[in-house]
Amino acid sequence: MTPRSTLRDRRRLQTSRDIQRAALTLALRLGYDSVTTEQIAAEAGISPRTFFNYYLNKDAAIIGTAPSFDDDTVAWFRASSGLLLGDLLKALRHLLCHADLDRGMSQLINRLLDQSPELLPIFYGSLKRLGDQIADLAVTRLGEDARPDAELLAQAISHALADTFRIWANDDAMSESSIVDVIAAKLKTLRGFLEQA
Amino acid sequence: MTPRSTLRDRRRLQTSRDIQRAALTLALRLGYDSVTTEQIAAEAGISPRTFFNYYLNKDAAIIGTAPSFDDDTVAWFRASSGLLLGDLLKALRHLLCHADLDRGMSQLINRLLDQSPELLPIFYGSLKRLGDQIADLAVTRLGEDARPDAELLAQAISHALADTFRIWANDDAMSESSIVDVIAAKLKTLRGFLEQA
DNA sequence: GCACAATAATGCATACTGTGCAATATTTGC
DNA sequence: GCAAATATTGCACAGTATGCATTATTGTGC
Repeated sequence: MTPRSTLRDRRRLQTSRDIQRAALTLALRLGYDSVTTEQIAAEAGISPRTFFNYYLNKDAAIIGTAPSFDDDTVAWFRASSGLLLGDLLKALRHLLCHADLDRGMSQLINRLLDQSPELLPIFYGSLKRLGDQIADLAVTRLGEDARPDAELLAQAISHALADTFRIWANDDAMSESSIVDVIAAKLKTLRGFLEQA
Repeated sequence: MTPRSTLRDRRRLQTSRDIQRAALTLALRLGYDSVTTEQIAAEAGISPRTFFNYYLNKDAAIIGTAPSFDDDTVAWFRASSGLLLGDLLKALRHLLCHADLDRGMSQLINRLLDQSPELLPIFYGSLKRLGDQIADLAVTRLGEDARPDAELLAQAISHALADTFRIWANDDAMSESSIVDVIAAKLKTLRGFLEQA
């Protein structure tokens, strides 16, 4: 996951972030629909064609590249014998800790989503991919038969994460490490609602 | 919600379904990416331009138009003093009962999603809109402050619905009315996982 | 029925998205 | 430095989606 620190890789990472930042700031200033990929490329200092070497489409540039669980975490999870939910949250903690979160970028995303709610599905599409990763993790312990249940749990966790992420982005006093704690609290609330089932 | 039965409205509904059916069958036969909006329009017997009068884009034509809660149901929900989750499920039951579900169409959608998983985000985008409706409903009882919690619950419900819908589509023996019962069972399982929180 | 208003369908022009491919430039490892 | 690997770019092109003007169809009041 952490990039081999060759120059090429560092530049690649830098360019992908330049593009995302350009896409976000332009969309905030001019409105997402009005911004063209050509403008974004110009702002990011690359050619229009190169834009599509980095992101499959305009949407993807807004969202950026989501982190994924590294092999060590997956291996640890498989081997652990703790409670499922607790271990999932621990894995999430690792993920977030290694993801070097950028609060500024997160704020831009949140502001853009406030301003252009039509982009929410794109955001939730990306969130779903994270949910799928969590579901995969859970399935390694529950077995393939339980995939639908694993997905339901994973969706709840990833949705709680999205909520919490928003809170974190807008509260400079909130530490990264408390994100998972807030997620746990939210899931507790959810459990309360489901108690009635 | 149910259309005034003027001829114009019936034709409109018919055409929108023709388009969706055309989009689904062509996508299943040729692959979603290979199918053009022009082909879909031809198959549905309308002009290419008219396609976009019915659906905002190609994606929307695949998913079709999701049902929404009618005013009566919303009013009933507001006034009811039952348990939140139970009442939400009751509202969902009304919705499904009035939605005249088309099992054949649902099967086509499920087969397409199996064949082209890259379409899943589109599907979940539409599911999110249903989730938002459920969240709105819940908020009328919990108050605006609890919206994040309401959304979390609503997402869980709508995800369970999507699961169940798939099961229902592929099982001719399963009745429409049992959909909500299966949803309730799935939420119970979720509660079990969250018990550990 | 008929005429007229409202609504829907269509054709056309046009801007933008996204891809394939070939050519050029940059980085890397030796 | 030099050759191989990789990245960037330009260009051509198919497809998406929108606005607008025109034509066709449906609904309404008489």
